[in-house]
Amino acid sequence: MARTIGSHGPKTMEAIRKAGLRLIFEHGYAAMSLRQLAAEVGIQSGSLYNHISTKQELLFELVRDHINELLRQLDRALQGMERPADKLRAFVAFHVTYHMNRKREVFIANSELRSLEPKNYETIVALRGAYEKRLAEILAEGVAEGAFEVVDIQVATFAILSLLTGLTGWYRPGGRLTKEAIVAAHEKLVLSGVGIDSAGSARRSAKPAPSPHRTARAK
Amino acid sequence: MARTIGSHGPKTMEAIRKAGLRLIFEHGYAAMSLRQLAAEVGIQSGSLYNHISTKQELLFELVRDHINELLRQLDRALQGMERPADKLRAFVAFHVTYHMNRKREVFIANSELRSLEPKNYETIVALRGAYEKRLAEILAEGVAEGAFEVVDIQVATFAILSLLTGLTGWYRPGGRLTKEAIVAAHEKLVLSGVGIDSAGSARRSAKPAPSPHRTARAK
Amino acid sequence: MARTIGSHGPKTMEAIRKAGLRLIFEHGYAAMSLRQLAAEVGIQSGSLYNHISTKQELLFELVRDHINELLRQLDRALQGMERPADKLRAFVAFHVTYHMNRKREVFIANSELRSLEPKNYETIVALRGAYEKRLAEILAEGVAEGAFEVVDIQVATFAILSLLTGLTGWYRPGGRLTKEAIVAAHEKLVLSGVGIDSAGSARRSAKPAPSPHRTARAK
Amino acid sequence: MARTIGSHGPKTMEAIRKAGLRLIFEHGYAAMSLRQLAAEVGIQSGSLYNHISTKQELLFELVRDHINELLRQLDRALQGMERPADKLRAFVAFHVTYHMNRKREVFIANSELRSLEPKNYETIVALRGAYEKRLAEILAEGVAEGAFEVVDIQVATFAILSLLTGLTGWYRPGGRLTKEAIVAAHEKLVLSGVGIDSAGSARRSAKPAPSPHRTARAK
DNA sequence: AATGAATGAGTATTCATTCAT
DNA sequence: AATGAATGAATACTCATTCAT
Repeated sequence: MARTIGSHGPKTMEAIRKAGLRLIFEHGYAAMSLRQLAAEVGIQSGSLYNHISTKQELLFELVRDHINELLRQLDRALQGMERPADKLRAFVAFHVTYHMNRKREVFIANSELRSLEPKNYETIVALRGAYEKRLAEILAEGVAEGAFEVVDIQVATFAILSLLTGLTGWYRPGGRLTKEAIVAAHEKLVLSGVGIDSAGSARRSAKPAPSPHRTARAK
Repeated sequence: MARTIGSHGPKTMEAIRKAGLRLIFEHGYAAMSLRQLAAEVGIQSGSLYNHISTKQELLFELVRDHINELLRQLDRALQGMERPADKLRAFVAFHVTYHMNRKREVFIANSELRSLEPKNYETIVALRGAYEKRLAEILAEGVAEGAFEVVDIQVATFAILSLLTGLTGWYRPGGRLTKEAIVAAHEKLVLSGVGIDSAGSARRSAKPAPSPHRTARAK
Repeated sequence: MARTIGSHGPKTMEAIRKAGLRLIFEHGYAAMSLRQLAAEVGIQSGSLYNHISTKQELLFELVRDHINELLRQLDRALQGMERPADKLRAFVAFHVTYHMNRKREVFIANSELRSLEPKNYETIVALRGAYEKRLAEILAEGVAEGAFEVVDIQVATFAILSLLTGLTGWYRPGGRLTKEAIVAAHEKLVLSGVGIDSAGSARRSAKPAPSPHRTARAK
Repeated sequence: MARTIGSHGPKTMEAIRKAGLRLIFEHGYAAMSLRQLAAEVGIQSGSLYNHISTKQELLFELVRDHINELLRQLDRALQGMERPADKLRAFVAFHVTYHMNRKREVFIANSELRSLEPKNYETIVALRGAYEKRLAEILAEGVAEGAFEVVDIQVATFAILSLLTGLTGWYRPGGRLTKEAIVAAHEKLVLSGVGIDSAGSARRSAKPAPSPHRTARAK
C-alpha cells in the first residue's frame, strides 16, 4: 500500500512543524508521541525521519526559530523609538500582538525549556536572555532618566514578561475583546505599573514639570 | 522477602507526595516516571500502589489539596480588610509570599491542568475559578468605588495573576532579594498598575477632587 | 484499621473455598487474582496466607476434594445395582444430579486440569481416571453381556462423560425444566445411545429375549 | 537496528495466529503471555503490535473466524440432505471430522468465551447460536416427522454438542483409532441416542403400530 | 519520500507472596 | 488470624528510532 493521504515533498515538513506545534501546545512535548504527530500529518511515523532527525531536534528547531523571529520582529518594532516610555509602549504592543498571533510558539518556548537537552537548553536560554535584556534595558533607561518608578529592575522585567506572556493561557481569537482592546488593557497595566500614565508621560517626572497635559490626563 | 530498605507506613505517603511534587515540578507530569518516583522514595515501583491508586490520582490530589489550602489561607489573609486597596495589597502580599513558599505546588497547579483527565480537570478548574474570582471581585469593587483605574477587569485579573504567578519561574530561596523586597516590588507594580500609589490612596479619585495630597504624592 | 467485615476463625477457610470456587468457575484460575478472592472474603490478600499455602494449592485441594467426594458418592449410588443397564442408569442419574448440584466444582475439575502443576496434575488425573473407569467398566460389562451396543468402549466412555458433563455449561437452577426432567432426558439419550430402551431392557439382548416387538424393532 | 531474525511481513501475522492458537489451547487465554507468543513467533513482544491491536482482539478474531468457517462448511456439508436422519448423520460426521482437524480452534471457541469482552462476547454467542440452531432444527424436524425420539429438544441439542465437542479433549492424530472409526462411533451414539439405528431407520414406534409411512421412512 | 515491520527499552499497573506488627 | 506495607517479577502495551523495500 503506497501513501494514501498526506502531504508530498516539501510541504510535508511544514505540515510536521504545524502539527507538532499544535500537539506540543496541547499535550506537552513529553506527552506528544511521534505516532500522533505522524497520524496528524497523514504519514507513517517512520516517514517522519525523512524530515526530522529526532523528536528533540524538532522541538529545538521550533523553539529556536520562534525566538529568532521574535527578536527580529521586536527590533523592527522598536526602531525609531527614542524615549523609554515610547519604547516600553512599543514593546508591550509588539509583545502582546505577537503573542496573540503566535500563541502556540510562544507558549511552547516558555513551557518546554525543561524538555530541551542541556546543549539545546543553553542555546535557547541565551536567546531568550537577549529578549529579556531588551526589556530590562528599556526599564533601566527609563529609571535612569527618572521616567519610570520601579522597585527592582530585574523583578520588574520578569514580572512584566509574565504578565504579558500570560495571555497565551486564555486568549482565543474571536473572543469578547478586540486585539486592540487587549493591547490597550496591557499597555495601561504595564505603563501604570512603572509609574507612567497611558498617554506616555511620567506621572512624576524627575524634572518636576507640572505639565498641563498631566492634569488633563487625570481628567 | 519483605521490605528491606525504604520508608515505612504512614511516612511513605508523605515521601511520595514530596518527591512527586519535585519531580513533576522539574520534569512535568508526563515526563515523570513512576519508577523514578519510587526510586526517589526508596521503594519498588509496584509498592507505590500501596499508597496511590494511579499516577493521575496522585497529580489530582496534589493539585486539589494545594488549591484548597490556597483558598483557605487567602480567605484568612483577606479577613478584616475593608478598602479595596487594602484588599488588593493583602492579596498581592499573600499570593507572592505563598508562591515563594510553595512554588512547586503552585507551578504544577498552573502548568499541569492539561494533564488532568476531564473529570479531574473540571473539578480543579472550578476551584481555581474560585480563587480568580476573589481577585476579580476586589478589582470590581475598587473600580466601582473609583479607587482603581482598570481598562478591563477580566484582562486585569488574568494579567495580575500571571504577573504574580510568574515568580515561581525564577524565585529561588536565598537569592539576591529578601522575600520582603520581592513582595514590595510586586505590590508596587500591581497597585500602580491599577492606578494606586503604594501608600494606598487612589492616584485619581473618581469624585474629581483635586486634593492636595494627590499632588503631593506625585511629588 | 483492624478487620472490619469478613469472617473469623474457622469460617474463613470455608469462605475462601466458596469464593474461590465461584471466581475460578467464572473467570478461570489464571484470571482470578488473590486480591479479588480476598476482597470477596472480606480480608486483605496477605491474610489469605493464614489459610492457604499458595494459589496453586487452593486449586489443587478444591479439585482433589471434589473428585474424592464424587467417587465416594458414585460408589454409594451404584451400590446394589446388578445389571449393567441398571448401573448405567444409576450412573447417569447420579452424575447429572451431582453436576447440577455442584456445577462449579465439576466444571473446574474438568477445565482447570491444565492449570495444575505436574505433580498435582498427575494426582488428579489418576483420580479422574478412577471415575472414568467406573463408567468404562459398566460399558464393558454391558457389552460383554450383550446388553449394550457400542462401537468402541473408550470412545463411548469419553463421549458419554462429555455429554453428561456438558450441562454444567448451561444448567441454571430454576430454569425451564425440573431436575427430574433433565435427568430423564439424559437417561434417555445415554441409554438409547448404547442401544437400550428407556425402560431398561436391552433392545436386542444377547440372550435372545423372546419379546416379539423388541425383536422386530431390532432389525 | 532493524529486524535481525524472525519472520517477515505478511507471514508474521499467520505465525502469530498459529502460535496464539496453540498457546491459548494449551494454557488458556489468561495464562498466555504476549511475551511467550512473541518468543514463539521469533519477534520482540512489542513487534506483535504491528500485526494485532490487542490481545483481546487476537482472541476475538481467532474465535470469530473459526465460527464463520465452521458455519460455512457445515452448510456445505448439509447441502442436498433431505431426511432428518441423513441431516443428523451428516451433521455428526461433519462436526466430528472438523473437530478432529481443527481441535484447537474448536476448543478455544468453546472454552474461552468467558475471556471475551462483553461486546465481543455477544457477537460470538450470536454466531455460536446460529450453529446450535442448525442442530436444533434438525432435531425438531426429526421429532415432528416422528423419526426421532427425544425427550427435550433443547437438552438434546446441548447434550449432543457436548458429546461431539468433547473429543477435542482427548483426540490426538495417530491414535488407536482411524478418523473414520471415530466418526462411526459418534454416529452410532448420536443416532441411537435419538432412537434411530445406524442404518438410518427408526428403531421404534412408541405405539407399536407398523404404520406405513414409518416403515417407508425406515428404509 | 513513503511504507511496514522490526527493535529494545520503557510505560503504568498487577501479581503472588512475605512478614513485622 | 488479621493488617498494611513491602518485594521482585510479570503484565499488556507504547515509545522513539531504524531500515530494507
